Amino acid sequence: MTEDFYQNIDVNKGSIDIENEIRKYWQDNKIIENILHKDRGLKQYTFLEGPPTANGRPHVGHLMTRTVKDTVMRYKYMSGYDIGRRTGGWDCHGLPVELEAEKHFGFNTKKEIESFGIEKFNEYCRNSVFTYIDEWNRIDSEIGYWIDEKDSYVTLRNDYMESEWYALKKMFDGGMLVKDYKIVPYCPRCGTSLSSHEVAQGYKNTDDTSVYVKFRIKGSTNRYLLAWTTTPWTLPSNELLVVNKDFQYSLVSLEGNEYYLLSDMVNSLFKNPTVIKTVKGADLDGLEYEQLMPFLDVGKNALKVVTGDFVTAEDGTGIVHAAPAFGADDFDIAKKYGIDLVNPVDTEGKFDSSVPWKGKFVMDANPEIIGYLKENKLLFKSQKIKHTYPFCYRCSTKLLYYPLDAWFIRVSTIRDLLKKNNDRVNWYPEYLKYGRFGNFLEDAKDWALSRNRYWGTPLPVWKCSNGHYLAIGSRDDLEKYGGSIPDDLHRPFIDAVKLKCPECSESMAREPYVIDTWFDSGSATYAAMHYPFNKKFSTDGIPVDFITEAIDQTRGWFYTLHVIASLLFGRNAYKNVMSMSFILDEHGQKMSKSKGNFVTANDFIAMYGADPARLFFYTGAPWNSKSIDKKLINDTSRKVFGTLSNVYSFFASNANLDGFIFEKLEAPDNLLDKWILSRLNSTIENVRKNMDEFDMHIALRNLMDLINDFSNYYLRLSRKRFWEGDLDDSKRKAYETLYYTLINIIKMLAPLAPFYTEYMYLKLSGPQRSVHSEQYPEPDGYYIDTELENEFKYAISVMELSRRARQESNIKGRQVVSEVLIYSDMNIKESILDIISPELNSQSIKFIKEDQKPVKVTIKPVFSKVAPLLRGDTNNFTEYLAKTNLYGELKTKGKISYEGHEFTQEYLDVHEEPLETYAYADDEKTGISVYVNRQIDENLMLAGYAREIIRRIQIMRKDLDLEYSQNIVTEINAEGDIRKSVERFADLIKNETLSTEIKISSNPQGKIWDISGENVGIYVKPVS
RNA sequence: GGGGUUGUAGCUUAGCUUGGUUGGAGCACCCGGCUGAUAACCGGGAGGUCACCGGUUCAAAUCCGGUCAGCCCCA
Repeated sequence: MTEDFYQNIDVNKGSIDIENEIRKYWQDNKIIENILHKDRGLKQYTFLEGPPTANGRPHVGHLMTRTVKDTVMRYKYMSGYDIGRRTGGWDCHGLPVELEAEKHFGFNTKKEIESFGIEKFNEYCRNSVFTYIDEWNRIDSEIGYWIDEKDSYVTLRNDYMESEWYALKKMFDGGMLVKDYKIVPYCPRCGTSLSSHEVAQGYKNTDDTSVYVKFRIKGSTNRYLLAWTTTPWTLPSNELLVVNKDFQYSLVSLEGNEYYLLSDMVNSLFKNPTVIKTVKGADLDGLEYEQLMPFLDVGKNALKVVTGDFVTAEDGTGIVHAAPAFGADDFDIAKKYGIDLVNPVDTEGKFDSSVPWKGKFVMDANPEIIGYLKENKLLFKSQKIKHTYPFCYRCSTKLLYYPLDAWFIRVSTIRDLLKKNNDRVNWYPEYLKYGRFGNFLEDAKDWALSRNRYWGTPLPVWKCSNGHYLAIGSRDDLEKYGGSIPDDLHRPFIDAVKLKCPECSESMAREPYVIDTWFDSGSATYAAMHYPFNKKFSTDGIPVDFITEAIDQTRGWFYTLHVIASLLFGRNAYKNVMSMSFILDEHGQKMSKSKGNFVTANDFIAMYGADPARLFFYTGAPWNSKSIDKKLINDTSRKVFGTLSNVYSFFASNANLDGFIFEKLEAPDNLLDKWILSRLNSTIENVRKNMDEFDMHIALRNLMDLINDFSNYYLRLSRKRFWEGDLDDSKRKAYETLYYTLINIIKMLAPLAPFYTEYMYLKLSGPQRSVHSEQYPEPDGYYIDTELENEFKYAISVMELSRRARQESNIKGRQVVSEVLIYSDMNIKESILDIISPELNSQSIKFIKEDQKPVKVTIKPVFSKVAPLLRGDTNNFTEYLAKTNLYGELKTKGKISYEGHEFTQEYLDVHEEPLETYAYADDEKTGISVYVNRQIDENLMLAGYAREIIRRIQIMRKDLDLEYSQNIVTEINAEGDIRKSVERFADLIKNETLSTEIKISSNPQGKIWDISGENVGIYVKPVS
């Protein structure tokens, strides 16, 4: 015998073993490189990797984003696109990296960094950003994320930064990059301002002490304005009080003092208040008051009441204390009234010598300031409140709002363009488009770009002593304006480059900032390609086709990409964007390092394997969060891989026996073949549609439904065709259909589960190839027959009804019955019956019409309707109905006549009672009723026993591990009916079990079986 | 406080766009059955105030308004 063409597989082989084997296959045969670098001259589908920073370890969430990216690219590749920009990317700069370095060196202040040396500090940062790069690359390989790592873009490279310089110069020249003095969210620990999207990352609930403070009105001894604040440390810097001109304020007296506050708040702050008068906010405008703490010189326009729209009635007293140095609204209003700011706080967030709390961190000074207020009887009340407040998203220090010089991108001026470009983007899920993202664009803030830090892309702006500014847009520009080009464009080398002012020829020094690292990643569309210096790349490559990251990037990377592309090129950065939700722990809790429920990517794959993990990510929509569910992961993978392995195993063992090797699919003539090919092709159609719409989770469900039908109906009902007879035309077509369906399922599944499908593909189609360079299946309308698919649904329903009817009457499935009657509203082809008839196990199967139902029909009047008409005659009518069979008349005419009255269906209660001799089941959904004749005569009973015996012998054959074609001799020890059955059905038993001989004997080596309560000994022996 | 989103059986979920038989699966549980591919499968049982309240409608899981809870984002 020649070697088997279709190798047998171990159906119990674990995912991880399969994956290791396939990973090695890919490596040995350079499969990945070939596909990644293949230029087939097809239409491009471009992708862009959202760059992680490799100074942290990858976790489960990263596995999911990488799985989705990979699936999309594999699908598009198989669907006839070349994938553009299939490379990784690494985000290298920024505060998080500096923080790691600070921790490493034990620094707490910027002074320490500077005396240590920026060069050495940055050198450490440069290396640390790749701390875990090996682990990242390893998990990419483990999960099957096919991406070109060697060509990854890296934001710290000179080329990358040079492209950003080009962009920044363009913005500077266009007046979009400006320097401004603003109140910005500021981290006193990091010594730098934060942009709005960074601040957005750091809101936390916190407890604070809020104070109600008494501002005495000028010229009075006991009349106060009551103001409320949660930041007592800003009180020394108070310059104005703000009211809303439209609100009502009351003057209330208490214990000899009088207070102005919002009328609505009076009752919550005073018991039994005496209201002296009520005024409008506008009436308080211009009222002067005494300075609360006499430390700072606030100038002459200050210390009065003004009006402002930002005052709300939500909390506080409706009178807002304004410290212009420490609040954006406060700043704006001070500017309006021409008031200079006073700022007693240094850049480390500590008070200077102008107040008594010199050297104290402002937040820590709060209790002492409250103490001061108490001592001086300026405090009305203080209380703890819970509210949310922004913290530094990396070091968790409370942010201050602080006046700083900073460079801004004037994003607020292009809101309309941002919205217009967003109209062109396909969002998944769609609701983000005009929901969260659209709303954010609606009031896009100016982007505070500059950072007073060290490890980042240097701001390419120089300034001379006459106050002229110059932005440079390339390395060459440095020479053009009289400087030199350092080997490394980072600080401190770039700081040493002095330029010559083109306006006044004075020496120019660089503005000492680096830029927000979000500008780095947001520049990936063009900077990763070294645009415009790399002539091979043009702006035609923007927008890219597809990006996806987790939901937090909506206001992060998705936003910065969008803003920068709109500013630079006037277009959107991406055509399709998917936002994914988070993976939660097994209890539905968000994972975090602090809770200790953080699951690394590594551990997750090691536990479940890559393909099961990948399928798990598609068990629901990627944008809905999902909890790690061990059972769900295992069940999904067992259902998919386990079932397919078994189908293959069945196919391989039989095909090898018959010497079948697939060549082509011939036109099917068997109904089962037609049916499964129709199911296959309609599934292909649905899967493609769903994959195209990024509904991979629905595509997976389509596939699982098909796999289920394939295994449990197609194969189960087809088995006999593979076991019996020679490899004739019909049998070959059965093999072809089985093979064809299986390999197309494998191909469809390939983008979702790349390892397992490759494994199966190699078994099915021979070595040296890859399923991942196959064409994705296309639906062929020739095979699709929806009517047939529906008929099969009904046929399956008949099978199930038969089982149910038997069960209710205690007739085993193996017991042959004399008759099964099927009633259906639908037209089921007789030919389908042939297919399911073995399952029905009946000597005769018949379709019947309405009037052939083996039922006793009783018709009763609906008394509430009939009695009013017939009155005294009602009982006679009831009797008449009971005696006479009027069902036919009712069916044909739709009514029954009686004594001059006509009764339609609604006057009558029709009840069908199956005859005693039938077991019955129906399904209202399909309108099918099945009647199984429950009368079992001796012959049927003996035939049933024969089937029982056959099954026992088959089990014994299996236990002996016999070849399918191995002949045996069977000895049976039985009495009574069972013995009679063996005698009468000896030929049947011989045929079914490949027994050359059946002996009645009492061989003691036999196994004793219990058949319907009788002990039956059976002994089988292989013979040659 | 504002915006967004989710809420369906013990668990995972489909259905909601476009209102229309009795809200469908899977897992787990119990009972029964089938099996010469399958630790698979099939039948039955139990398990649902479709988060809650109200409205529109002949009819609401579905549309509208509100409330509550979770999550995300913003202030």
